[in-house]
Amino acid sequence: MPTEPILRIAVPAPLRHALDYLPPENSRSQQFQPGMRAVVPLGSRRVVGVIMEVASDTEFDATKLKRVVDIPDAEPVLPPDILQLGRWAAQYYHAMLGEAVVNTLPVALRDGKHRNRVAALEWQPTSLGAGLSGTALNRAPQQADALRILLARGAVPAAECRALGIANATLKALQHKGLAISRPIEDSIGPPAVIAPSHSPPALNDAQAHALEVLENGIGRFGCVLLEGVTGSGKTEVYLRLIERVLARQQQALVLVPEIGLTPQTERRFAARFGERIAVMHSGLGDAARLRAWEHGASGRARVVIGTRSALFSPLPELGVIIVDEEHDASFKQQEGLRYSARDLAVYRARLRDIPIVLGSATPSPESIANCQSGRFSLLSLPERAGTAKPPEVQLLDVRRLDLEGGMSETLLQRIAEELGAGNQVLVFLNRRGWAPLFTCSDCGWMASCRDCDARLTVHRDRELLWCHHCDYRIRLPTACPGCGSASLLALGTGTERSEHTLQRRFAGYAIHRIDSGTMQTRNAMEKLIAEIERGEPCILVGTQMLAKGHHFPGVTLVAIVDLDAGLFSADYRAAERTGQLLVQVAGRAGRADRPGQVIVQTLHPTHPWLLRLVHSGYRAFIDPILDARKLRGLPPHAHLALLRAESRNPDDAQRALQDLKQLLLARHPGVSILGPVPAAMPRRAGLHRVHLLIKHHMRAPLHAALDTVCRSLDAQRPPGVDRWSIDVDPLESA
DNA sequence: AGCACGCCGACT
DNA sequence: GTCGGCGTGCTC
Repeated sequence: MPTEPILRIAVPAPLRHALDYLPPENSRSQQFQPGMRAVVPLGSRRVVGVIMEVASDTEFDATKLKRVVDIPDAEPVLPPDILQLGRWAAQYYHAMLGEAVVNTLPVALRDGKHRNRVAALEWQPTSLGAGLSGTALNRAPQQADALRILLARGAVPAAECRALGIANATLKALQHKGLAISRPIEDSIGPPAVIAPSHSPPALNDAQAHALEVLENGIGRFGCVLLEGVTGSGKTEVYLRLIERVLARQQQALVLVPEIGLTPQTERRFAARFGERIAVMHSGLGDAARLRAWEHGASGRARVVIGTRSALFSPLPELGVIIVDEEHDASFKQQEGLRYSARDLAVYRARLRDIPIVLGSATPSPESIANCQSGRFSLLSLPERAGTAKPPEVQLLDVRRLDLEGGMSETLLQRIAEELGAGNQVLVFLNRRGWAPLFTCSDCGWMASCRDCDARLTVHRDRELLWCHHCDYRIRLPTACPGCGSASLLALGTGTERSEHTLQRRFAGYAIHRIDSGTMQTRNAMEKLIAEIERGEPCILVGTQMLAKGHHFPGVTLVAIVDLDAGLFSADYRAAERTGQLLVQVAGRAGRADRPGQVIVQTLHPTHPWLLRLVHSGYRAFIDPILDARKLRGLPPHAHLALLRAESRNPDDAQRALQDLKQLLLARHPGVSILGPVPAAMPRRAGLHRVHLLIKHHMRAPLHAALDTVCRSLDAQRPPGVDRWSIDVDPLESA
């Protein structure tokens, strides 16, 4: 009597390993494959897990194994590369296996219901297979026979292939060589070929053509290219051409974009090129829409998947290239749960699949630049703006001793007036929403603070509120000081709302559009406004970094950066690069069309060394010394960091827990350096006291060994009083 | 994460 | 005498 197989299943519970189960009752004839879902008993409830492995024995007490209740899938829903991606992510980020694997499923598949049966497959020869010379498969007669049959018939259902005695392995081998392809029968209407562009694409300049040539030569094997191109240099056109080539090989493309970078404009541009064969995935999709997009990619119907962070986990059976646009963007790092970097995991996935990956940015991250210098990535540059557009001219405007109105100097306001008078559009950038960041009493010095955070409340005059931007606590705007009863209350500083107010008074005849998360609540609102702006009437856009990403404003000739100074003196070692990136990205919104653009940066520190370097010598000259400083200080990418966070209601509990862990690590891992425990940058948030412990080593392996110790300790004994804790590998935040 | 088991206060 | 508070601990 043959023994039953053991199914190792990742379950949605905080467990670091899969659990072993027996197959369902009466499932003799059923095939079990990794990647299939399984409804299993877990404790007293039923959950949906994913089969990770079909094994022949168990280390667990075999007599106590429970049985799988149901296998709702006839075929795996997750392919091997996604399973491996989840497994690897769980390990690398020291997270729970179930969280990493089960969460890659769209929510609509986490209920264990039987889905409409996956459509039957049929096999087709590819154009490559059709054009193959007669002797090419001499050493693989089985494959040659199979290919002949496919060519004779055009398309053969998988069931019929089996009947004809063609082994599945033979077909898979043909697929691997790019000679044949399988697809759902219902979808075989229309070939998966490239849709002819509806209009002729723009001609490439020399740099673009060269980049494309290099990228094309990289198709078909792993390689990571950093594509550094100033804003407007035509990165997207290079992506589009590369994708066309990949699609022509019957492969799929995955494009990852930042959270706010996935704009209707971007979507339209891809749709214009690839027609209906794109699927878009972003956080705004409902469960049903997300499932549809996911299935389009998984079935091969969609040839190009464009999405934010989580789209990285889309199954794509014929994936041929990954593109990560704006690779420096912080939104690629998930900040809760499985704290993964979609950019870094994308590189891993590309290596798994042996396909090329392109990281694109006008302002590459120091990490990626360092990877180019060490030879792990290769670098391609697009130094010039495509077409006739000239780069914007950046000018620092010293506002010391000047009166500011709504944050803006008279000089700046006059420049705005000139541009409007000339029929142009103006963009005013200010990275702070609300009316003012501070609300204080001029008689007693009282200042409005959040009840639950160590943060000041922001004044919002339009809604008559004091509002905490960190926890959502809000109260009515007081008319008298809660401390002394005085009416001498002052709103200090400037946010977008106040600047908008000033601009409205000053430029009454012109449209002023405020663009921040307060006014642009829906995708639709933004889209409508963009359409309005694209009409080209002179107007002013005033807003936060929402303005800095994704959107092109061809009519804007002047970009005014009202206040960047906060970023100049931050304790965070990444503040400089973030500020530099923001400046370059915002500046890139101007002068995109034939009209030259100008950027004015107001500052109280016109002699600040790296600000000067950035403005006069450009981003690369600015970033090189930042990398040098990182090396000197032993910071990433020359060392590797992990951040342990603990949060507790009582400040001492988190502190003590991390102090204990520190002692443990000092004893067991003398090689790692440990900083802290120190209070987080904002020590109290939403009522919890947050403490950090930073662990550092110049090698990854010893760091991960130390983190294993941390996990074992925490798994064995949860420190008392700690409400939440997390391990963040390669954190963006640090001490 | 859920959910059960477990050991101490005010209720039909 | 029970209903129920959420502290601790496990899930193949």
